Amino acid sequence: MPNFIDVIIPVPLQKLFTYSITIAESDFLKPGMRVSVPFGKSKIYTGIVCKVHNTAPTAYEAKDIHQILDDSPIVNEMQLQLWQWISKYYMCTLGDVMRAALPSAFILESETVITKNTAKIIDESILKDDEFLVYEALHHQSSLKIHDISNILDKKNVLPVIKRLIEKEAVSVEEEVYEKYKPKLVRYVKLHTNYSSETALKNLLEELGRAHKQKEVVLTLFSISAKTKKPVKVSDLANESDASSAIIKTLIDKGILEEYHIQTDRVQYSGDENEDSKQLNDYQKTALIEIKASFETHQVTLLHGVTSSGKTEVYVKLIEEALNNKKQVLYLLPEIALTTQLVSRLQNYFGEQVAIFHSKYSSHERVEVWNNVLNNSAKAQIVLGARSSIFLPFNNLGLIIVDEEHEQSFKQFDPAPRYHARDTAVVLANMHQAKILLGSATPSLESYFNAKQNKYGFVELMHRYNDVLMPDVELVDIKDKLKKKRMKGHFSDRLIEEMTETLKDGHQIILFQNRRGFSPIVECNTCGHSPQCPNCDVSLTYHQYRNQLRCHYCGYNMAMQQDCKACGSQDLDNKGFGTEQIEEEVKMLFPDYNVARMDLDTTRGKYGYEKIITALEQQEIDILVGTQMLTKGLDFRNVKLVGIMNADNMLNFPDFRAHERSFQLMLQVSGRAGRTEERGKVLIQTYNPHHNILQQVSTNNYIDMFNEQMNDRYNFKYPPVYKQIKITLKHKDYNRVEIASNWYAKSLRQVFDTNVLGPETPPIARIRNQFYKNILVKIPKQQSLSKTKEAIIKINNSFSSVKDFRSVKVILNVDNF
DNA sequence: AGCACGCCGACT
DNA sequence: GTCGGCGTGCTC
Repeated sequence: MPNFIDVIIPVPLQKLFTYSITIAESDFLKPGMRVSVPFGKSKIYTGIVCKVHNTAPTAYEAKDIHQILDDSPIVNEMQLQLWQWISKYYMCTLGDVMRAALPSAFILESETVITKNTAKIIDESILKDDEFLVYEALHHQSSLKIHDISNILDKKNVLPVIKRLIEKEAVSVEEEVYEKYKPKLVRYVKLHTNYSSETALKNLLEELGRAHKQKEVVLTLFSISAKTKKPVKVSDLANESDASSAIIKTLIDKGILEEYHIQTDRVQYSGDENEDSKQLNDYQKTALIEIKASFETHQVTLLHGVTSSGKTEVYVKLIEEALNNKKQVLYLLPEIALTTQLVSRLQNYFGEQVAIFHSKYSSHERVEVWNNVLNNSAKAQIVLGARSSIFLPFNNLGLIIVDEEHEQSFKQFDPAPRYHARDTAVVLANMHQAKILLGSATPSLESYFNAKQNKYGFVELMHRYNDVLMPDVELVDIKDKLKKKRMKGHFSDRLIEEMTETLKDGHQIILFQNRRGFSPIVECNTCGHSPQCPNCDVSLTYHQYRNQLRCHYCGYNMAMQQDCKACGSQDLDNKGFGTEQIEEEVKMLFPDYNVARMDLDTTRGKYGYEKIITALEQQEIDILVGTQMLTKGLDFRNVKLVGIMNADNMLNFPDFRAHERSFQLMLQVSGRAGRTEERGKVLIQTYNPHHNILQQVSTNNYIDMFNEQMNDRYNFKYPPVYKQIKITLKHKDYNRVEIASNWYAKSLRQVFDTNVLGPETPPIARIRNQFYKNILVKIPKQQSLSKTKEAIIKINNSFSSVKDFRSVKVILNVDNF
């Protein structure tokens, strides 16, 4: 009977692909194993087995697989289910999910290798110049890769040259698949301790009497270890006993042999002995009891705890409990918060059981964490990770904590899958029947809404640790200050006063400058021209540290201009102000103090961020100027004053969440002030001190903010009241997107009527020479989400069958906020 | 997404 | 005359 497997291939195609396998392979292959398969004319891809079956495809003949890459599944059934869910919910292909889910080292790539055809002697005179160059090179090197050849010939399209060489039978090509991940560990085996006694051993050998090969392996193991008196490598044992790794694997699985590693992991925690977790105060205790009670009735619980209320200690208690129940724990954090104190705090409590997973780890390190989770190893009972850690192969998950739940960085925007890690974590928890706690000082409206609807449980922790007072927030009207000439650059007299006072007392200051939508651009004072990016519809931004003009969207850069390109005037001005300008001004105002800056530029590199944080902790820095990065769970004892340079540019951001975001951001930044006995101070400079959000920030009134914002969301049909899907179209030809997006929107309107917005041109209409158009579909609560998506897919399909539109790229973004 | 096939303009 | 541009179609 023919046997087949359905394979997920990491290409953005909706289908699974069916390959034929042998009977032997069908016994061995299980869903979740990797195979390498030929795909298309000449490529070999790594795929994941999704299903083993014996239904032959009708319309075509299945190809054979190329190779099996694993002894046992590296992806479990629950993950495959989760992948399916993501692919369906976020409207992307399984291949997209696979690419995001697996550490890149698991996805082997084929590379074409070119070798000289030794069987035939070639008359070199029949070769053209570039063909000869390649042929020549093969005299010195036995094989070449495509990449090498394009280097030799100094052009990118070398395939025709290779093709001609093949035709002349001068060279031959092969696809070579190579394993990217080289484990640092060497596998060793020993007899399981169960069989260390004489009698147990005798019984074992009798038991194995029939299984000759296995018995032989065990005996070989004895003889090797007797000879060398050293640990026995799996590879040595396999060679010596002439046994396949599958046999040894069977013995390990049976518990007769024990597998172990002698060398250390790449990622290793070498800290002190574990500390005991801290005693909770009464408020924390109450919160803990309430959370546990809430878990009785709700899988998801939202913890609203003000900054500095000691949420982490509560998490620690919950984690301890989950560990005692022998369950795995996933602790999700925004990427940036992973490099901070919190990590070391958890390591202090839980030591080696904590595994960390985030983007700054190398591919090899990620594979190690993956394997540790897969094997339910003691080293990965708690995974501390950024959004992609929801893809780890948990098999026994008991608790998920999503810290800083409101953070937008949990949502992936750019490549598909455009998933939200918090929402996906809820689904993941459900599959494992695990509990999930969302924690924040400023919960997202959608989570708070869900809690209010009793969809989530809800617990509050409204007292700061040690009863420290919430900081005193003062609003400074800079319009008024300007009128009265009390501004020095971007600093009001009030801010300077407070800063002087704070520094005199030996305390530290944080100045916050929101970067979003606000960059330092260069403008000619004579004609008003400012240098534009040639590929995108944006002004270039000025970067002082390299004296450069750069584009944030495509990376285009040029040297700073000396004179205006439009009129030749030399009178150029830096408009706007970023962190660099603020830093300069602070240095002028307070020349005797140490000023540092924290933004994308200064935190590049693996430890850039930590360096600044440490310097601040050690009080080497008196004043820190920074962007949003400052908000993420940092705990600085000595910071007493926080200055928000300009609240307006975040409030006026054209986005329905601008107000919610501003509130969250300002409250989070304010939370950095005065975390010990002394009450902190926050100064917010604004043109509009009567703005409701600013009033709500200054009184720390989340409920007011929530009610007011929800009102807007109801009125304007925004999430969480309505769901939404954003459809983006892009193409290099402006007219083409224009026509295509109109067609698309019209088709959508036939189904969804007034719940379709657009097409509209985004604020930045062109990026990397591609023109953009957006269409928004709003989905009322009672409308079926899956039906909506089906309808959109149908429209999308008829869209791409119009041949003029085929080259227009369509991006579907579900929950695009 | 890649990648090959196929059909039209600018060069040796 | 060829090289190489990118429109079109397919991948088990």
